[in-house]
Amino acid sequence: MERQLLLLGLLLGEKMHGYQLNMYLKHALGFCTDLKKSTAYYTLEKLENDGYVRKEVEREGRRPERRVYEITGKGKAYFFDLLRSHLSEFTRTYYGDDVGIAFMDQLSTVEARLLLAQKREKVQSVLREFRELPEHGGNWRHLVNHNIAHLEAELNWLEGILAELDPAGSRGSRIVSGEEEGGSRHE
Amino acid sequence: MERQLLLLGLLLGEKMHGYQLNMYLKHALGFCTDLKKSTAYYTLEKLENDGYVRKEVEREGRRPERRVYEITGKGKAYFFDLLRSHLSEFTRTYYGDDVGIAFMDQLSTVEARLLLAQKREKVQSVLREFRELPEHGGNWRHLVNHNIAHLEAELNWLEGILAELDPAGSRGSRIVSGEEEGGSRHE
DNA sequence: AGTGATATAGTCAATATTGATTAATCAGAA
DNA sequence: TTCTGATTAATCAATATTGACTATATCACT
Repeated sequence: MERQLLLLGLLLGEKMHGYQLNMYLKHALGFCTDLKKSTAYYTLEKLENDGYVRKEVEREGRRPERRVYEITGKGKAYFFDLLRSHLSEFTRTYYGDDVGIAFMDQLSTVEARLLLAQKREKVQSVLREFRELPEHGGNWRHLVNHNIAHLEAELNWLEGILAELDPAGSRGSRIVSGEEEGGSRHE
Repeated sequence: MERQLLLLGLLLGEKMHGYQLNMYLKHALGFCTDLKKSTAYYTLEKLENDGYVRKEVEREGRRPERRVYEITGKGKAYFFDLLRSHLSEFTRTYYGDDVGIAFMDQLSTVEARLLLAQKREKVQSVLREFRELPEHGGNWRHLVNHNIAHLEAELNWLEGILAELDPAGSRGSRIVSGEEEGGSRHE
């Protein structure tokens, strides 16, 4: 459903052809959706069948034809329906990580620690990317903050587990919160 | 992939038939996966084709047959591969919510605030459920904490947006952190 | 003019996922 | 005893999703 919302939302601004939409998806919106090109075309076709968008076929030279999509009146109404329910509903996320954690005790504490430390590096690097994103105005900023918030939660949680798995467990259950992480490199 | 990990992990404990697996999925593991029954059967068949599990067909009385699945040696090796890569890799989550937020300014501030407040209620109620879960030992506890961590992050982020949208914006940008939320009910 | 790289635009077969359905058994009510 | 609804167990057709592919145009460089 959010694929539909996304596409309709983009078309609300201006009519676009498929490829153009895909550029948006890959670049501008790359970090808030994983909608792929083929799924986009599929979804657009569905939206067309339901009368939410209208398609005109153009052609420049002898290139493959372009399908220019435009949102209809019905489509706008539908967009607002979707938007409202999206803003008011909440569906929880299932974290794939959890499956790994669930079976973690099949490995030695040492190995688990090593693997999770690798995961932590990756979380940190994604977090860094988000933090280095230039300042944004408007809703954009909310999206970035949203992702940062969750990445920080993930990182903290991971630190917590790592602390528990720490072989030097005696060294007083260390509180996880700050950025103090000097040692423990591993390449 | 985590579907495979999950199923193999369950079979590592004991051999089970499809229906039994599904009971685990729905109840015990219901909160860390959204794997559906039909997907489970599909995945099991795939695992069988690849030689990771072995199937025996039983039958009690004249009921529909039971497929009892058992993990093979190859399957165990595969399980450990999957487990290791799952514990060390990190793939970021895309939050469907973001799409709604991205187009939030298509609505009036007042309406957006109302809708998001509804979302907040829902987040809170899920969070409450998780917090009320009985104490768990071992990895189970990590899963619960993981979910709680993300739900709290979600809630905080939402509170942040709501604070910004607050019509009484002048009333000093209020810091979001505690549980103080007395008024603002809306039914 | 030729060549490889990249951008443009969309297609398709294969795979994954789901919701609805079938089909048998059993416990208890009518 | 027969009917109803829950439980057990799996199937299937419909839908969604993806990665790999086709085909043309353009640009940079030799």
